[in-house]
This record gives sequence, structure tokens and C-alpha cells, in this order.
Amino acid sequence: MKKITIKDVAKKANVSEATVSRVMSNSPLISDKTKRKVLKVIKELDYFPNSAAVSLTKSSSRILGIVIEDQNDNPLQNDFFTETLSYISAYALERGYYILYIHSKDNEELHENIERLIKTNRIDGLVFLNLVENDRNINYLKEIKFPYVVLGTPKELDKGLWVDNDNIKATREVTKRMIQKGYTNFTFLSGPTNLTVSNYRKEGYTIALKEAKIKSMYQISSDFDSYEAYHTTKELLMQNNQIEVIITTDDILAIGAIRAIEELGKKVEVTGFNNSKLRKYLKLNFTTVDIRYEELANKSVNILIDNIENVKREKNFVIVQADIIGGEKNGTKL
Amino acid sequence: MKKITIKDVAKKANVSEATVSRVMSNSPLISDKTKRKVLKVIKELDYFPNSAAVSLTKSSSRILGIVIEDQNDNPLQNDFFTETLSYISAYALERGYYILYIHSKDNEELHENIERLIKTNRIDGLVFLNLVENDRNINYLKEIKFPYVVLGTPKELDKGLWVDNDNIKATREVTKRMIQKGYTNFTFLSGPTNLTVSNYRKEGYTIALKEAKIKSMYQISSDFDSYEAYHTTKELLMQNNQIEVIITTDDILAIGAIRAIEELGKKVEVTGFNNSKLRKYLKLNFTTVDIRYEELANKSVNILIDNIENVKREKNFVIVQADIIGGEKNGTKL
DNA sequence: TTGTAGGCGTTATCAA
DNA sequence: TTGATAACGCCTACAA
Repeated sequence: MKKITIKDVAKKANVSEATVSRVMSNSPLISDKTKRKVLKVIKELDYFPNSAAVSLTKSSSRILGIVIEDQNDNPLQNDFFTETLSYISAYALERGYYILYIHSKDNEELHENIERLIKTNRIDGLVFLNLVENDRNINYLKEIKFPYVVLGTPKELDKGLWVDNDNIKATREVTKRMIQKGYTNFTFLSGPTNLTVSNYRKEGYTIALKEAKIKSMYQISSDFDSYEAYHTTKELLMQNNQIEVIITTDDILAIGAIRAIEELGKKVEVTGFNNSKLRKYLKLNFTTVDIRYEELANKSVNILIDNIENVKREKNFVIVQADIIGGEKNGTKL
Repeated sequence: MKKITIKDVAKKANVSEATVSRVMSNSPLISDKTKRKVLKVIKELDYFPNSAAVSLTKSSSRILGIVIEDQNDNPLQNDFFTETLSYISAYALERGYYILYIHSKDNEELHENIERLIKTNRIDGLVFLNLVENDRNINYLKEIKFPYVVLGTPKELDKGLWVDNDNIKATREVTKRMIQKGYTNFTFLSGPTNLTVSNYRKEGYTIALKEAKIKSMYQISSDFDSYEAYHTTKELLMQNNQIEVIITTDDILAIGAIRAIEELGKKVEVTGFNNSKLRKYLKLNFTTVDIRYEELANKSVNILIDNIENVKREKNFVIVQADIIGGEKNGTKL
């Protein structure tokens, strides 16, 4: 199986290599006649240009790296990753880019990988699937001005490309819904407090309560761990009989909380975040927020590629709408 | 940020480009002195060879494609994919290969993708994460003799590279364990019957029963869908009071079955397969099989790369040991 | 042990 | 509208 090169095509079509190249890149400086002729030969020989040669001359690989930090054994994260990954890959492909998977348990190794990938010209840009505060890699990319996009809201809103939901707004809406149901005793169950997203969601919660002039509110936090959420909730509820609603920052926390509530035979409403498959899978129907994975993926890929290809944009970020769903019957298992 | 090339290094080190190249590739035909000198300059200039140029001369990209077929909304699949993906990526990296993520909802598109990736020389080999019977892509690869490995047991055992557990043996062992517990009324709850793996597991089950001269056995099947498994099991149990054990081919089926059993207040033991995170997550403790993801990943990457690099091997496959775990207390939720 | 030079498969510049 | 030809950055005979 000898590889067909541009030379073979040129010879068979009786034109120069340059002409074939022009046909491939859809150049306008070509007569229709020769174009057709060359295209025919390309079809016949089933010619595909060697990507290494193209990369070499264009100094662009048309590959995006996607960085996955460790998942911490959280099954919801897995949903998030596989979903986002496949959407990102699909939208990247639409613009002619492929996805290189970058993952490492070890942070130092991850950094070296990214560095090598960039320096060897293997990738044109990077997508970060989870935003860590003051991430070393992000700082590095900023420094060397390498194109990247982050799924999440960074500290400095005007720096770097990012795509995210409006977490404040979404949590505020969720909380408002609960207020409208007539509840007045709220508790906020947060995920890891070192994640920016936790703080944004807390802010939304706080605003909604303030607007409604509701005072009573407890705040507890937990890792993204349903088991811990279960224990934390249980303790809380045993100490406090008034609580009517627990607003959480993640379905996984909500699920843990619900288990505690059921066990204590209490009537407390819970809200989640992220519209996880696990929630659907367990047939739980608490209120949650659908963050529109597909749109997040779409927007991040496109803002990144625009940046790579020097397509001008007004803003360096995109806010994706989120939808509040569920909540008709709370915690009803099938 | 101008890119450093081999030329820059050569100039600064006062040697030819060839010498630098030799140092990079650790060639023996080099004096220690110049080697050290060149290495020093490489460090100083922070030189990394352009991968496109290397690919072009070596006609090898050092990239492996990993093919993910559609996940069908099964949360366990997600676990499997993210786990395997990250292990595969780690082991590939150890041998200097990167992972390109290949996924498409549309089968035709997937095929075109694979074809283009190969013809443009972007990938050196392919890993298939789920084996479909008579897969079009696999047939294509066989035809053009392109290196690939499959995680699963193919129909023709002597064709192509593959890595899998011994499913027959594992299911046979699981069934034997149940027999040793004194049960005599068995049912087999299978996943999709068009998957080879379902049939292998069924065979293991059948053998174990035959060996123990146990006759009574029912067989039902279901999609990889806990909800369907739940209904199927419920129906079965309502018609039949004797059943003591249900052997399933997947944790997700086991979980569905357990829910049905609990609902009916029956005492039926269930076994699963795959040691899913969901099982741990739900704190269920039915007997299941740990298929050793990491080893599966490791072996498949290495058998594939050996093939790519013409490293001779005795066999075209690797069987990975599986471990039976759990089962002390069945279905006990926390 | 080292250097020279041709080649890998394209693209892009400059002539024609 | 087309064709030569010099890059792109590296590797590898072949010579020295």
C-alpha cells in the first residue's frame, strides 16, 4: 500500500504539484477545466495530503489538546467529561480540528506534557475542562501567549478565553423558586470552597435570600462526595428542626442530602446542580440546573479556534444560558 | 517567541545539524565530549524537535487513535471509558505516544474519520474500546493491514490484536461461588445478546451449572438498562417463587434486579460484573467481577505499539485476570 | 566520530 | 492561469 502523494496526482493529471495544491486548498486562481480534471484524479487515486507535511509548511497541526484534571472518583465528573469531550470533539471536527487527550494524575507530569506538546508544535490550542484557582498551567499559557479556553469563570474576567454559565443567576433563580413555594428556612450546602464555582453559587443564593429579606440561613460545606454530604446533612438536621430547604451546588451533594433526609423521615426539599445522569438514573426528581453541556462545548471550541485563526471577537468570554428543571415531586424514587 | 530549531542548536554548539540529530536520538556514534556540549546547548535553548518534521521523515506520527462508540446513556459505560482512557493515555505516553480521541454519533461519519486519519498519516494505530460484532471499521483495518487492538474477544481469535478477560472463566467462577453457598435455583440475566461478551458470560454460567448438575435455570435478557432489568426481574419473581440467585452480566443489571427484589421484599442473591463505581457509590455489596481496567489498558497499548514497532510477539492477544469480589452482605445500602 | 546533502510531502513566492 | 523552486525542520546515507 504505497502512499499516494501530491506528485502522483500531478503526474497523472498532467499538471504541476502547485496546481494540485491549489485545487486542494480551493484556490480561486484556477480554471474550472483543470480544477475538474485534477479533482477527478484525486478521486481516482484516493489522494489525501500528508498532514505532517502540511503541518510543517503551515506550522499548525490542527489539533487541540483537551486537559482533564483528576476526577477524584466522582461518578458525576465522569458524565461531565464524557459528554463534554464528545461534544467538543464533534464541534472541533466541524472546523477541521482533532482532539488530543491530555491527562495525568501527577500535576508536574501534566505540566511537562503540556509544555512539550506546545514546544514540539503538536497542538494549536488547549481546552481546560476544570478550572483550578491560580492554575500553574494557565499562568504558563498566559505568559507564552498560547491559545487556550477554560470551561469556567476565572478570577480575572478580562484575561484569557472562558465559557461558563451564569452561576450566580442560576442559583439565585433556584433559590427564588423555593422562596416562592413559601419556604423561609434555608440552608446552603456547598461543594469545595476553593472552587470558584462554589463561591459564585453561594453568592446567588445569598442574593436571593437578601432580596426576599429572609434571614435564617445556615451554611455547610462538603467535598464533592455524596457520602460526606449525607453525614453533614444528617448532623445538621438532627440539631435543627426548622430547616425546610437545602440548596446544594451539585447533584451529588443533593443525592447525599436526600438520603439523609429520607433516613430521618423528614420533609426537607433539596435542590441540586448540573442535571446529572445519576439523578435521572436514580429517578430522583429534585430541582436542578441543566447547564447545557452541548452549548458549553460548542462555544468554547469556537471561541478558541477563532482565537487561533485570528478571527476577531468582541468579547473574550461566552455566558451560556442554564435551565432550571425538575422539582415537581421531590426525591421520589421509582 | 521564535521557535528554536535544530539549526539554532547546531550553530550555537558549533556542530552540524546531523550531530544534533544524533544526540537527540541517542545515537552511539558520538563522542562523549560533543554529546555533552550539544546537550548543554539543547538545555540552554530549550530545544524541542518539531514533531511535524519528525513525522515527515519517519512517516510516523506517534499518535494512537482511540475509538469510542456511542455510550447509550449508560452511566457505567462512562466509568469504563474515562478509566480506560486515562490508563491508556498514561501507558501510551510511557512509550512516547499520544492519544487522539475519535468519536462520532454517526457510524458513517466515524468511518470516514478513521479513514481520513489513516490516509493523512495522522495516526499510527487504533484502539477500539467496545467491540461490535462484524464491525465495519475493523474489517476495513484488516483489509488495509493497519495496526489496531480491540478491548474484547473477537469472533476469529487468531485475527487481529485483542485484549480481554476470560469471561467464561470469570462467570463460571461467580456461579460456582453461588453453588457453593448451597443455592440450586438459578436465573441468568443477560445484557444485549448481540454482544459477544454476553454470550461468553452465559457460557460460563451454563458450564458451572452443568458441572454441578443443576438443572433449573431461567434465562432472561435485557438491554444494559437498569430500569429494564428492574422490570424484567420483577415480572420473573412474581411468577416464580423458587429463584434464589440471579447471575447478571453487568452491575447495572444487578442494581436494577436488586431494586426489584427489595421492592418485593424477597430474598434473592444477585451477582454483577465490572465492579462499577456506581455499585460502590450506592454502597451495594453484591458479588461482582473486577476486570482490572488498568491492566487491560496496559496490555492493549503495549501489544499495539509492539505491533506498530515490529516487536515480535508470540500471541496476538492477551488474557487479563479478573477478580471476584464482594458478596459478603448482599444489597446492603448504607 | 563528524559533516554534507538529498529527501520526506506540502505550500507559497515569483516568473512566465 | 500555470509551473519552477525554495522553503518548512528533521533524518540518514554516504563521504570524509
